[in-house]
Amino acid sequence: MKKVGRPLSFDRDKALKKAMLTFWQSGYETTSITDLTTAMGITAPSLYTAFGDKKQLFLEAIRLYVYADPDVINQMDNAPTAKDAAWLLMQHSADLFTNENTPPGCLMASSTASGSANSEDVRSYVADIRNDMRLNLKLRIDQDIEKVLLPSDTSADALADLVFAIIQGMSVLARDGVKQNSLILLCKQALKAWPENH
Amino acid sequence: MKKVGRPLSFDRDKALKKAMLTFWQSGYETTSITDLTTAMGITAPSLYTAFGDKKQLFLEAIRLYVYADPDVINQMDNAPTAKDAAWLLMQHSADLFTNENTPPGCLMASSTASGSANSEDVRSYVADIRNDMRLNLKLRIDQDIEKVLLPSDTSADALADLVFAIIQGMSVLARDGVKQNSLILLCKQALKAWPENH
DNA sequence: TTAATTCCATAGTGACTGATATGAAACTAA
DNA sequence: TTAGTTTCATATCAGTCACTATGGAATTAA
Repeated sequence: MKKVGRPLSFDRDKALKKAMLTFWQSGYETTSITDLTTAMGITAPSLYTAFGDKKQLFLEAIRLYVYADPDVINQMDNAPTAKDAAWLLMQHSADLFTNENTPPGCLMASSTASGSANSEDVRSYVADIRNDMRLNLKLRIDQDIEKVLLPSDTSADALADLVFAIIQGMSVLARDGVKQNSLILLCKQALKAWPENH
Repeated sequence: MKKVGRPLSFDRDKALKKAMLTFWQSGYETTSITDLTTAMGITAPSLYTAFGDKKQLFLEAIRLYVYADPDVINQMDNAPTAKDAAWLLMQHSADLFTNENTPPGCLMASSTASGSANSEDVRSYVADIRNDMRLNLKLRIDQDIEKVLLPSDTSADALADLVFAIIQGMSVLARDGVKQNSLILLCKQALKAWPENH
């Protein structure tokens, strides 16, 4: 069952990926439609018919970014302890933020770190995703406390906050030129703050 | 000795502070000249005569931000150990990023987290300041290792990187709505990763 | 008072912003 | 073939961007 009308002359998925990389490099508001159409290899009207507008295109790029690596999500879900899950997430972030095939740092951390009042809704959309992920890790830590895998006086909130601060901070360091192995060492050092049962 | 010509009709320092707060809230490229003139209470030609252009005004705002708190710099210089200095810096950052009288987060971390190619020089100016501060902490840790205040196998780089990742990351968390006491707990948790001599 | 200097207010500059109107081109359905 | 539908290429929209030309206003120096 083909759709009626003239077919798209470009690969929508590939164009979306190019848009994601452009936002990743240059930010949400600081990426222009011309930047996007150039990178995507299409004209402005094609962009608007295929993706709605700049905001919807960005949100779609964010979703592509978040769900790009189902393996990592799976591994985290199957990790035996919250510490293992946190380590997987930090290590994955260190790799991702310094990957040669993508811009340095984290798309979510960089692209909406600041902006005018016009893009407050976009900023809070991204913030909600981060807060959800942070809450998930916190609940995961709570489970380990219940299972007595962690001391009863463990502060799940402080631990989850710490992990996410480190991840977001690594994005800045990666943009400042810090290399992958340095970020991995940073993560290993950080894990020494993880409480142990004695 | 008064300067010849018509005098300035506004307080240059107060106007600069207003500009700093506006950049802090909205970012470098995503703050318009109109945003600035409105906040500063002056007209565009006055801004350009007094500060040069947008880029110079921003750099001046960054310097005001960095050197605003000489007390903290002094306390850090006089701290007995690198750990104390790191703690002072982290605690000060947690306070600053959640101060009710200023926008949330860190001006340096937020305002140039991303941007178009046109502002690459501004981004790297800020990155250089961060890298200098990180190197300073690293050297401070090296001194403690020499004085045998820290184990000989301490990784000064990993420790300094960790502290700065946490600080930059706290800026994102503060923007996401995390409160001051949570950030302080986060810092305390992080310090447990600091090596001890036994 | 006059000249020189500097700043302010108004009103704009060209270039770029996100987004679209228009009509031709390419496809499906009847 | 014809009608209906969707996309494409061109050209362009009003609005905003950083920035400034112009002339009057306010000051110091001579």
